[in-house]
Amino acid sequence: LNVSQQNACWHLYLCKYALFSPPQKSMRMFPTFQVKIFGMDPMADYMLLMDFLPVDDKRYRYAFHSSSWLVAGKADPATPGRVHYHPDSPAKGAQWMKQIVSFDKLKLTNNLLDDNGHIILNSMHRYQPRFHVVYVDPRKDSEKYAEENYKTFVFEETRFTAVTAYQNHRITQLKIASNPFAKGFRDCDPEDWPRNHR
Amino acid sequence: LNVSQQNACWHLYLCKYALFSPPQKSMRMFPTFQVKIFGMDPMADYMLLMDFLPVDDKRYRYAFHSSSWLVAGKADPATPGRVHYHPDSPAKGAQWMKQIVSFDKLKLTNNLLDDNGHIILNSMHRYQPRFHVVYVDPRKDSEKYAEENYKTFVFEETRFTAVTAYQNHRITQLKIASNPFAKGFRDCDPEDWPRNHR
DNA sequence: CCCTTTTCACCTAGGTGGTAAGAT
DNA sequence: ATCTTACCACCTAGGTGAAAAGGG
Repeated sequence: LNVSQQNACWHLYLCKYALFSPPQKSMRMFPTFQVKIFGMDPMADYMLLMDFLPVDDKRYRYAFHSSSWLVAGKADPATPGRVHYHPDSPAKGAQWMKQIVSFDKLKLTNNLLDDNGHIILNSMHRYQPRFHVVYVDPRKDSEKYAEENYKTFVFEETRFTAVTAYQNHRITQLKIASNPFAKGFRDCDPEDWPRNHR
Repeated sequence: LNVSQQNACWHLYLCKYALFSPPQKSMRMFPTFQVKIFGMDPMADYMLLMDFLPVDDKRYRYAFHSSSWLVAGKADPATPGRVHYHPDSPAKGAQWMKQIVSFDKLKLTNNLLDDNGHIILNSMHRYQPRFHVVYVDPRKDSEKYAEENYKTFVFEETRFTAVTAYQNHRITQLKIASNPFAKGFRDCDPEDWPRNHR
């Protein structure tokens, strides 16, 4: 079993990944976490899921003058460690491998009381997304094999800082340029973006 | 195994169940075919599907002055007999029985060249929707039991005439009043509709 | 002062019937 | 004359960042 992460632009982002109470009580991840999977048994069932680990025990703040993140103290109490199952789970290996798997329904929130099953994060903290593949073992005593039926993949380039508002104007512009839902804020052709924002 | 059809207003409809070429090459069924299912094995897998049979070998036309459908000759050549699988298929009996099953993704077209897998019908012809339940037999020689693993349910009240344009103003008004996507054509509160259109 | 929440206009994406033009 | 198609405004439903207001 092998997995490659498909989104090349992660390192550019300090993400507005968090937030809000009703009506907008959560946000999708953007860019979306996407993987290409190899080596599954085409006929077997698998569950695909993601979770998020704190990268460290720190809280951060953004230093505007130096355009960098600084440690601002100890982390806030950890949020509930929820898990997001890909909504197509369970599905056959053949189905998962057929095309890139996209976690575009995954939503993040900072609302500790969230009851929609969204991933809860602390703003101004750093997180490492993790991707898990669970083989659905048809044997009756499958609990015994839980360990070997479970594989975890970590792509360090997908680490990010959760925020409730963007701290860096270039990130804002990059999101506006690349997220179709933010098209209303574009002031030029997104094709030209890498050139005229260098 | 037992099934009840959940939509009470079928008999009122001569349906604009058909048509068009791109960009609008098909239409949903409205009202949606919905069923409540009883008596499945909660732990077994089932596929749910629908198809449409011609009610007779006739073509119809609408007589405006008498507000009724008249036979207008022999049926056109039959369209490809396609099938629509409920997109949640396969799923466990417990899942299907938990709530009303709604075929709201089913789409109809009159385009014989349709390559989206939509149901193809002849306009001005009458059809009988059918609902099928297929038990996914885990036995290796399951083909042998195909017959007994397959149940069909027919609700005669769901018969309709496919059209490309409504032939009756009261049908148009009823659709406008009851379909949320037609709200733009309402000229009064839909709650008042049964009263002020009697 | 720094961060969070609310509300908003503006998008994406797609399902309606009206209407006028097209086809037979 | 009758039916079909193309295009349209107008909805549903929901995802954006901006800006202003709120909170410690």
